[in-house]
Amino acid sequence: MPSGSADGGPVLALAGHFYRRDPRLVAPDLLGKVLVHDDRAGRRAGRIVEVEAYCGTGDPGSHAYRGMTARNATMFGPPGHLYVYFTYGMHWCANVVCGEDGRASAVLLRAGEVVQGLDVARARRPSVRADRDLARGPARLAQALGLTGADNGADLVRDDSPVWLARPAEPVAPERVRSGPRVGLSRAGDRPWRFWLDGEPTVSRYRPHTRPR
DNA sequence: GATAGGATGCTCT
DNA sequence: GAGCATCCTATCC
Repeated sequence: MPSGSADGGPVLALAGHFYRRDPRLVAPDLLGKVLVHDDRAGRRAGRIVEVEAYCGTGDPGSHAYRGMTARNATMFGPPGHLYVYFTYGMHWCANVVCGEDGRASAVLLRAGEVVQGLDVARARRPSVRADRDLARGPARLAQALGLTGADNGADLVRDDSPVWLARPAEPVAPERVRSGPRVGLSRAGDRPWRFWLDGEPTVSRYRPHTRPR
């Protein structure tokens, strides 16, 4: 079992059954958890404060809506893996695959607070002035933690995985979890499957989909 | 504080 | 060729 200390307290990696549930149940449970990534630059960790659920082939907003392709194949695999995709010609975004094997459900990690490896995260995002903005947004979170296409398919449960999710010492108070419409979708953006922790300065600012010119 | 517009290239039709 | 689960900068309050 991967172990380590992201915030000074003890942490435990989440087991496989955590992910084998409906993404709308997994998503709020991911809030407050700590995503840990080890690579050559060292260990970086982010405390998740904002997520979105994507419900597989039945969800018009999901990459899986039109069936399996080379890009989204990871989502159709077993839960507990990382689905990382490239978008807008320059950004990586990270999801956690969940639900039953083959259902293509996932939870997008939209924002977090960097709690370990701050120096490396700052170096990777030199244009950012405030630490709170280091991982405030899905592409920012991936960049701050060093997640790219090379991490697509990573197993979050295996003992020797460089990427995993940890349970922090302090659980999240359930009354702090809020939900609302998803961000940036041209379709099905109105479903209230975005979840965040109320009062966190690192939650991204809500912006509805802006139509292309 | 808010908003508008451009960047940039992969993916799928 | 169109669209994209976004971000940054400039500009205007």
